[in-house]
Amino acid sequence: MTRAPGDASWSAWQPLKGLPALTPPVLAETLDGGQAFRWYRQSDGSWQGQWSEHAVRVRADAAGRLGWSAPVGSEAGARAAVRAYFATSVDFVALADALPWRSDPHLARCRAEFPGLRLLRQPFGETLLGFLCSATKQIVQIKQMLALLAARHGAVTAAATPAGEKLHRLPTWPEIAAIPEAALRGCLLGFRARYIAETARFLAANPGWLEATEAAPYAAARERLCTLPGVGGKVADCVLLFGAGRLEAFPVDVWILKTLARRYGLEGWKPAQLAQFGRAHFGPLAGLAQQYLFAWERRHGGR
DNA sequence: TGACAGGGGGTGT
DNA sequence: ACACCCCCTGTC
Repeated sequence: MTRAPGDASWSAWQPLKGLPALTPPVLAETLDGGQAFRWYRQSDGSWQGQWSEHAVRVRADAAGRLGWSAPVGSEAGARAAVRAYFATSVDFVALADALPWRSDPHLARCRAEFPGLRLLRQPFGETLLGFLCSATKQIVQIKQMLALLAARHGAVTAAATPAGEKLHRLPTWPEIAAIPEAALRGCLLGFRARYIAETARFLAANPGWLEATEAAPYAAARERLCTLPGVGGKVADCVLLFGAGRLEAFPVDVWILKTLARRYGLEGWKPAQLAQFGRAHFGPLAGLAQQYLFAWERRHGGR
């Protein structure tokens, strides 16, 4: 049994079956490109990430085949959790092929540049928390907020490594409801602290609301999310796309706004109009198209 | 090494 | 259209 390099408390690498080969840049874009905010690149080139009570390392070998490792003792639970998180039962290569790239030259080159790009299936509540933090913040800052929330207010997970490193999960919504708003502000949340505190109080007063929202049809779920303080159409679509597998969700942020204006001749369109355009032009998998456009714009930035 | 200005993947009024 | 917050980044 070979151990993960550099840390004897992590399990041997195990193949992550069901995924296509991914290049390191596509893996990086998937894990750290704005869908999720709790993945960190390790010195050995692997990625360490957390969700719910799980902590996992992921890497691609020279051929692009993915492997995962978990703290020793947590492998049994991690195996199913990894499969669910990476949505291994969903064939994103086939879905990308079903996008209208044959009649859309820009989408065609986005698809060609990020082969195998995937959408993650993150825990719904944690995804909501992450995107409540996202307003006018870049990825690095969102990651910092969530890291502080976890370190100060999240339970130590059973997956904590005996090597000295304590791993904290994010606080749950009931736990957040008990945190004074001032303490939230101490986690660099700024004006987002009030949104998060109020959302936590609302969820505490409405048991089952989050679960019902996750299970509702797309349009109804989006409307429900938009009733939460700090959640507009963009955040709602991110939560549904990255935290509920709703591939018809089409988040319109300033990057997508610029892309659609510049590459699709839609200057002057408002975000709500563009969201409608996206769903009409890209179809029921619009969210996957959005992820490709987004990845392209991040890499090429307006050139 | 430190100070400073500019800007930031959005929402609510 | 502008406030909300305040950290990060680049630059001098």
